[in-house]
Amino acid sequence: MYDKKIDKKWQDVWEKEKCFRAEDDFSKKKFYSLIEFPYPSGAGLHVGHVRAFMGMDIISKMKRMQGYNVLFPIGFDAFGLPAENYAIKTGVHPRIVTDKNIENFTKQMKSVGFSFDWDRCVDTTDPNYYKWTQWIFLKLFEKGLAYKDKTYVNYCPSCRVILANEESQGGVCDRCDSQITQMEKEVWMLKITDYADKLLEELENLDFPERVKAEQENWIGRSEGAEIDFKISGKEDRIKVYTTRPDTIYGVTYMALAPEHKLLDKYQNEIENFDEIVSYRKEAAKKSELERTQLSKDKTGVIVKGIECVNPITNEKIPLVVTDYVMLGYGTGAIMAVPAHDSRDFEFAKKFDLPIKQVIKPIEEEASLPFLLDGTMCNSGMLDGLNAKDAKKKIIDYLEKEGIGNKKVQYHMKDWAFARQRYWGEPVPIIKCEHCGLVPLKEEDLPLTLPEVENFIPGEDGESPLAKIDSWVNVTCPKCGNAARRETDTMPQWAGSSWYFLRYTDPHNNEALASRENMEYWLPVDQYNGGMEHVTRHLIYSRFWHRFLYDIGVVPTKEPYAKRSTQGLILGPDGNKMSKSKGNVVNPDDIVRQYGADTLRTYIAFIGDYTQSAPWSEKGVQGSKKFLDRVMRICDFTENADYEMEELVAVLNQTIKKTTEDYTQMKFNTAIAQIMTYVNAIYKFEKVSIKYVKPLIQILSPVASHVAEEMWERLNLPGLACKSSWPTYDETKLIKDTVELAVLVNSVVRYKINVSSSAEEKEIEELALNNPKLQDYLKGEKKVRKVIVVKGRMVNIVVK
RNA sequence: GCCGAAAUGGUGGAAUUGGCAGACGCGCUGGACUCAAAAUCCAGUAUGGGAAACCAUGUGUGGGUUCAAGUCCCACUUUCGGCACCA
Repeated sequence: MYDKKIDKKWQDVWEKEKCFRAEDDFSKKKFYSLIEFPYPSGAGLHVGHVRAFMGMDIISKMKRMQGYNVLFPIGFDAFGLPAENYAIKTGVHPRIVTDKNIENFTKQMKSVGFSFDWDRCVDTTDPNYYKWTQWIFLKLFEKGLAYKDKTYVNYCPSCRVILANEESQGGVCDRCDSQITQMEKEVWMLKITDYADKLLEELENLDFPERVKAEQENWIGRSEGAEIDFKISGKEDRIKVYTTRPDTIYGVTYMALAPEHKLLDKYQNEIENFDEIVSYRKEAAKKSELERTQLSKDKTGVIVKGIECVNPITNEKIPLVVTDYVMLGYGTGAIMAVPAHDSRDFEFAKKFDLPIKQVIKPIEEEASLPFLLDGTMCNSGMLDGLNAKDAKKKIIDYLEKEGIGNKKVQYHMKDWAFARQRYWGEPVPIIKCEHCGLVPLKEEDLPLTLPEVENFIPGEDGESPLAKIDSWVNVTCPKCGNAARRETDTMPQWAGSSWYFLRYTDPHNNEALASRENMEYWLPVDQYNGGMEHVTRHLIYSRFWHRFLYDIGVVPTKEPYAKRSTQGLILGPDGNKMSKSKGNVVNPDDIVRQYGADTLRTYIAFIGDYTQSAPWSEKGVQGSKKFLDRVMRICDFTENADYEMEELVAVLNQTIKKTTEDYTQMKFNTAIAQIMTYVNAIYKFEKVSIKYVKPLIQILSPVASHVAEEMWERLNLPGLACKSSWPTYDETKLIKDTVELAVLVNSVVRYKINVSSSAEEKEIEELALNNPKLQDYLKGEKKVRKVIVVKGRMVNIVVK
């Protein structure tokens, strides 16, 4: 029987023996396993965490037994809103809450038996850690990649905080699900768009799942097109538009501006219906992002009176309109509208009775379809007769030659709004001086630590609680010595997690974020496992920071992670996503307490395809317990004597092979199924030689680690199972001497034959054909027409 | 609308990448042990027909390629993720 009491016993032994410590011994072959470090929430460890960590835990444990120097670190991503919101409610300092939660998480993770190297534990809220987060920020600032800009930002009125694009997907706040609004504010931005191409290019060379790559590509959203200047009739000003289809320029029948477009204000005296535009603006601003982008299929807008635009190619005069289907935040906030070949422009033109001019016709003379995107250019002057692709090239050349436009690459991804108006985050190490502008702190003055505060409530207009602490805010300018103020915004939670994997390589270094030698040895991360939900945030942010650090010579590799894997969700027993409100949350503590850590571990590994979601099943948990009991009971009939057991040879070798391969590929469910098959095979005997039990314990030990150690000890095997060498298999002993082959007649299984596993095709064919049962299928005129032999699999006899 | 993943017994899920569909687990049925129960061990369990040998059908739907299709091709349906007036 597997008694859960053995859990603690072996956890203590592993800790005492330092079994899981990574050594900075550069002569050894290394393996760097990484999991996404948790946010230490008050809710504690979730079964989802267990599944996420189990994957790399199993691989790490196997790799150690295979002789690798494994770095499998753990830490806490501990800055963030929940602790702060709790502080606002209760007045308890986030530091105290965070420490308490970290302690609880630590206890929980240890109780599951993860093989983390606790000596390298990091905490993003530790000044010795965030010193280096601030240091990286200063480097970004120095290179012009951190800048302050007045733009429209996503604002959550409920959290009173500005959010990055990545945190406000779908127009709702990531944290509280409130509708976000657009607010014009001066905030810190990181120029991630400068790295869009680099992030995109390197993606090809990485071992990431296809869907992860696809989502990142999608998010970066690169498009190639042109910027074109349209004249305003009788004025010097030009309206710059971005289009991916400059080839359709002859089809432009109007221009459209985003409601917030600044040019409208400049010409307000000339615009006859400016009051109409003002009220339209108000209406547009009232709409939430959701309403504006998702609900309103109906086009709205105002046709500007008093101003006309000119198509720079045809010199035709065309009307100017204001409409909210044009976004200020993308491209130039202005478009050239081609209703014949764009569905949105078409809808607007229909509604406002604007002309529609076809410039592409189908290659074959069929009925022309609306919004034709490829075909032969027509009504297009110099482009007539060309296909769309050539036309695009030709018109861009022409625009560039004439100085009215240029080729342009545009990204969907926007710069990263890098500021939160909160207390519990890394202070931005910048001083705002009236004379000198934004002055960075000197490196030796880092870390800039958080001051003590009593009131954590943020200000009304998105101002950080730090702004109220005069003693901290008021400083002298390091450059000119005059009175100046500190930046009071803090960094977003994504800051600390953007480089933590570097710190793990050298977590106690006071001179640098990590030493060059340690990074050169440990990087890149060999495998990084995490959730799909971080693909467009953390995974992009950290790749960006890492690449930046590479470009300035701080880190030795272009990319941080050689391989990325993802785990599926564990759903509640009802098949729904686990949530407090649904009351279907399973707490890993309860399972560990009731059934033991290895039952939880084995069940989670066995639950299904690692990358797919799977529902929780209490019965399944009990099944895993039953299996572990059955495994342990093998000790009762194991004999401490080496002898051969012919019946077990093939299945043992297959099992070693399959588990080794399956663990590596994270196919834990099939690995365990194979181990079960082997255990069932052992149970066919009344006695079993230790020779056939020892490798079973070893291959089981990455999953049921406590059970493995207990059996190892009980069978008097030397040392510890986790420190033994991974078993190898004999390629020649994978199959039995004789195998049963299915014989198919016209592709239907009819009978079986036993053949020697070394038999040649000819021999197999003869055996199959000589079997008397074949005669049943050769009645009448029927004859054997063809025989297909697949060695080791089957024989198919075609009869007609 | 665009991109991606998926659909297999009562159930969770396997299937060496085109080669005996349903491994392994759960559940269920029967047997052994027991005064009895639990636990354990052994056997059976896709569906229909049949006493059985066996026969037929069967991997969301409809076509196709092939000696052979869950797997490949074409056209759909449904579900789940991601993006979305992106010009």
